[in-house]
Amino acid sequence: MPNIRHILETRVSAAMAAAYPEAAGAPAIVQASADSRFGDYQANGAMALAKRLGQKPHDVAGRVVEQLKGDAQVSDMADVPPPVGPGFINFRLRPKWIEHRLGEINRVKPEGEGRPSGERPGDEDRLGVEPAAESETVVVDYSAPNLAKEMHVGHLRSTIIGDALVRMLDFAGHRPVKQNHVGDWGTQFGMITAYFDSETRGLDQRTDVIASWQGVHVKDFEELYRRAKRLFDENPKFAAAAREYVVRLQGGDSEIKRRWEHLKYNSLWHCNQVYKRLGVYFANEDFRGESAYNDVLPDIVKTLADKGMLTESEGAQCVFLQSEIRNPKSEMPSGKPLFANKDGDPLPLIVQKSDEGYLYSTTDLAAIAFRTGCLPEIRNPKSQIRNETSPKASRILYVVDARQALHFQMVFECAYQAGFAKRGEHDLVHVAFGTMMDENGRPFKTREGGTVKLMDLLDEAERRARDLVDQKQTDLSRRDPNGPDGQAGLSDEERRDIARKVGIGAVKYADLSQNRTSDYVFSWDKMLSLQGNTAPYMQYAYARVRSIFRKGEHDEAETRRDAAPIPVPEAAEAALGKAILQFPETLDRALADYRPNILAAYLYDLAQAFTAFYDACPVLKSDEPTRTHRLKLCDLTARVMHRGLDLLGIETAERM
RNA sequence: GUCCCCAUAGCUCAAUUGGAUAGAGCGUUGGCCUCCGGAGCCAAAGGUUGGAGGUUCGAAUCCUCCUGGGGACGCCA
Repeated sequence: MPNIRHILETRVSAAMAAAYPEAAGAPAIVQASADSRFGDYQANGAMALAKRLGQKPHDVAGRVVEQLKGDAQVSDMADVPPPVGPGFINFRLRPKWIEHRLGEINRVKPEGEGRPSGERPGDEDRLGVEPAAESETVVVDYSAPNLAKEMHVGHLRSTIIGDALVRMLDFAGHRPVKQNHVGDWGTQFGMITAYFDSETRGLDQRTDVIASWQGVHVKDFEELYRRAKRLFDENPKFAAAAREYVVRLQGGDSEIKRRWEHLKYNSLWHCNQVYKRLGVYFANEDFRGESAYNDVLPDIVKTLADKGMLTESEGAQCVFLQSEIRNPKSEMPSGKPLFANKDGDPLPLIVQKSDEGYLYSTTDLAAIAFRTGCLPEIRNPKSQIRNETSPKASRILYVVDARQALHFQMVFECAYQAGFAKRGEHDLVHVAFGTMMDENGRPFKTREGGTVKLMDLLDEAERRARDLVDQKQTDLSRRDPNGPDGQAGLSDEERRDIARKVGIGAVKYADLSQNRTSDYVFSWDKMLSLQGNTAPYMQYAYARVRSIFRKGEHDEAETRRDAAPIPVPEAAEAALGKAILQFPETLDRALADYRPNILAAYLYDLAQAFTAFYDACPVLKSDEPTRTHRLKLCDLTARVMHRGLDLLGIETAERM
């Protein structure tokens, strides 16, 4: 069964069309009520419709409500009072319906029983989430570290947000295709290989440290990169040499390529260590870096040239994007520049430098062509990417820093105009996020002003979380030496595991619970606080629910077998029940704007609804059948929390 | 200079294609432990949503202007 919001949206929309045939297709605009006095859901579409029709909003809403009275599905589900205010249509869910629906989602299909198509094995506990009616292939381009450097905080947001979106898309029944577009190509590698070369090394006076190419490790590359970068900026002769190396690398020089592969191998190994700790998984085929597109870059430029989009400017090959809106008289492009530079002149998208090297614009265009499957102009039969299977995505998400907004605007526009993607068929989306700041509002750096390494950050997260866990365990054993659920205290190994889950979870949740578009203030104290919308609070709430089952010696598998209605007579029970039923529509809403914080906010509300329920309604101490009903509510709460946190990439612990 | 993003309670943040009385946490004040994990619950105070206009039955949200902050803007990614 579709989610509540979706059912009401469909039914009200149909009622509007029936009452006003000329308004077919008008949206019902159903949402959960802002104020519970008016009901559980509200439809605002009648007011918008009235405006269109030039009629009184209240009258339009009245006719729609009349129409809804004949709708058995709606009347079975909710009470629909006459419209109020300017034309709000309110819905109050019927307790019977809530209880019935809770029972339905409570039941977990046993192994072997047929599952609806779209579900995968192990996915049988859907908690009311229907697999998407139209499953889409969605490329998610995220993380994308620069392989010349160690992973640092700059990679954190993209990695965490991208991973959460992949998990959410997957559970919602889409086909996410991970793409880690690692920076394994371009000027930076020219710099490093040039720096290392005997001919150019003499340009730097500090040649002592890096003695040999063999056995060089990522940290050394980091040092190598720093020195090369400094020399690159200071010494034009070296800069010229470095650019020459890029061209040689891109041209397939075997010796340079050998060095490049060595560097790449070491770097990827390091990245995978970080990903492992973060609980972010990339299979080998998910790494498709810039270099993968190298062979087809000339074809990309050729295609642009063939379409008349290319202009040479100061020796570089540029695309000056113009509005595609045609002048009806001349049928020529309007010629209006879409982008301008600081002098007001048209702003180019440079696809080939004056030294013939390519840039990330070119690579991004090639990646789009590969991902959409629009590779008709790719001529090079030996190219790596030509021989790989395109995911043929209908959507491509770029989880990238907001500062690159202009770049993506230009690349997307260029891709559409050149036919690497088709408007209406391929949706190119920049899922932008803000900068990570310290508590003084400055970009997040070490005390010395350097970039914070991800490994160090995660170490500190776990160390701080361990202090929390130890503190809690001390408090608990002081209160009750036998443990709150009749079990002994946690072993060192258990504590370490919990500290890992809490520490990593705190770092991730702090990021995901915030609107991604704004800059984000990184604060250890806030993210590890046990109060408020934090990972430790959520994990604690979960552990607390789970402790009920241990203490009650209750086997939840037993109560998951039946779909009997779950009565919710108390106000706190009903509120919790409704919150549980809103999980599916929340996932929809979070995915509609690629905003994990919507899911996080929901989980926090759910946790609060649970504690209110738990405060007001005894569970283990109540008599049957209430005891079983309440245990089922506890179990459902735990399952939604567990699943919801999992969709955010956050682990839970049974005890903490 | 042009363009983009942002400005909400003392602080950190929410607010579902424009919806009803703008909500949480922290902090502040006051209640609740014979009660299943008090890392809790209940309540109070705290707002001209940066400012001024405009559109609308209805604006934190859309438009215009202004102020303040951040960012991007030709051969780095």
